[in-house]
Amino acid sequence: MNFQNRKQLIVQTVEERGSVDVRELADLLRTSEMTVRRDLVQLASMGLIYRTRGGAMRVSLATDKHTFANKTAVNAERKDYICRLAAQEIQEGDVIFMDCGSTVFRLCQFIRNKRITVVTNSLPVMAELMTSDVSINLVGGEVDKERQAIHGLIAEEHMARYRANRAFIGIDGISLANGLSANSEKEASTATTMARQSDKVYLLCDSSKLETNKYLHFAPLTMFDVLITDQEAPTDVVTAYRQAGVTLLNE
Amino acid sequence: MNFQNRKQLIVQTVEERGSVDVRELADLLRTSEMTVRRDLVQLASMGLIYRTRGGAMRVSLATDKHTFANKTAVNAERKDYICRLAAQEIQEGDVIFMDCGSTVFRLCQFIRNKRITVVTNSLPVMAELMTSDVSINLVGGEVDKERQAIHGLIAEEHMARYRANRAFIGIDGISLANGLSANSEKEASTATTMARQSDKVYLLCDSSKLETNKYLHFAPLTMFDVLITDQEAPTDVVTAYRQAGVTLLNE
DNA sequence: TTTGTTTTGAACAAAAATAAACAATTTTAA
DNA sequence: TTAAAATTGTTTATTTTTGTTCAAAACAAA
Repeated sequence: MNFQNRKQLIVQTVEERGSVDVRELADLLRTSEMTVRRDLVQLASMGLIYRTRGGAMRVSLATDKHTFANKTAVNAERKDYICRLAAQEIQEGDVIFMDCGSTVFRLCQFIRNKRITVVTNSLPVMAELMTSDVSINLVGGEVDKERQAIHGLIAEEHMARYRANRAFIGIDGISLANGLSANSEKEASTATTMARQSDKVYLLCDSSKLETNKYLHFAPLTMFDVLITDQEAPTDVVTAYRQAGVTLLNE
Repeated sequence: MNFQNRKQLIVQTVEERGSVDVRELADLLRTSEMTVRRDLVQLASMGLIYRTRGGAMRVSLATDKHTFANKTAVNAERKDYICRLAAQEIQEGDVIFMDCGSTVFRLCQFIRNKRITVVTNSLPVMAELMTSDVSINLVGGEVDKERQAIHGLIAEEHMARYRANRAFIGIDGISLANGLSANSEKEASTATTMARQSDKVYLLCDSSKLETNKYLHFAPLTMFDVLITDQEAPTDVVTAYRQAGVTLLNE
């Protein structure tokens, strides 16, 4: 088996599978890992594949997907439950805001095939929806590398130019006594702006965050219209919220 | 068995099997490996087969159809050469515009460790610089999924709010007679805006694009300050550009 | 931050393929 | 038939490719 033959197999495998690692290829080609590496270097320089650490992937996938998609899976089930409820609220033709929380990110998978416009400041959301039917409007401004989002003055101004049917906002903490709280000023101010520009505001908040307070209190409970949470929310808390006039959705 | 007979069998075998090695052919033809090699050299020079180390393969398999699929990698060496020159122009503390061309994208690798601010409408550029020392300002607006970039009215307005030291713009075509041309209106209008908002405008243009004209002519040669190209630009073309008053950099 | 793990690329040894040189064979043409 | 020319096979030197080992780099986790 010479380079040309291996080249064919490698490119083909990468195309089919999206990504492969060096060991797999070494097995498949019955050759050493060093040889595979040398091949990958060459193929990457030809632009036929995208070299990654430990293997290679399809060029088309390399640019966005993997760069952002590796996001937290903490409480994934609860979050998915919440997002399924949230997705049901969305109508064809809607313009919606999505902020940069990890809960809101999971909403992407449920709206892939909807004909809607998403305005977002979240890079993972943008990357995820690149390959969907959704049309995306990305908020411009300073890129916050740590949060993988756009924040700041210009971002606020950008959002202020749009009016949306709905806003979906992830929140770090909420309590009846103190209202909404966040871990950073940036997220708080993005949330406020999105809320102001939307007809209906949905708070996505898994039950572990109910009745918790974070560093910055930034808005009263009146800022939003619907609080969506999961079934594991304690009954007494749910009752208390409803009695306080909150529209709470968890089934 | 003479050459004519062997030739037939070899070509036929290669066509059927896709690829063969010297030993197989030597067995098949009941001749020595040396003779097979001599035959292969001849057949390859006639273009009937593609010679590989250890054997031969069908020409159609070796002449790669994917090679031109990935735009980023076409003329990669030239583009890197250009970008190395471009990077030398950048000073610490600069604010620079980078547009969404494939040439400009390759500038990323040369500026990773500079303390500068990049304003861009290109999602690949943004993704690439996420893990660098560069601070990024992303242009906001409608996401063009095909081009992986942000274009449109809002994007223009966003860019108009910034003033940069330099703009690096990839161009699809340039000619002394007709000036700058592009393959799409969107790219043309982004380029124009970036140029207007910068003190110094650099055009990155590999030599294969010199003296070519694309679909849309959108600006005269006066729009930019420096044209950066590679060493393979024909001497007479370089001379002509310089005589026309263009500042051309290619070494 | 430091630690531990994985991946990588350089250096060198081993193997494979090739080309060169020359001898042996076949073909060609007088 | 015979000598020159062309082709083929064998041996040997050279080049290219591959595999192994190991230190350094990159990454992830604590």
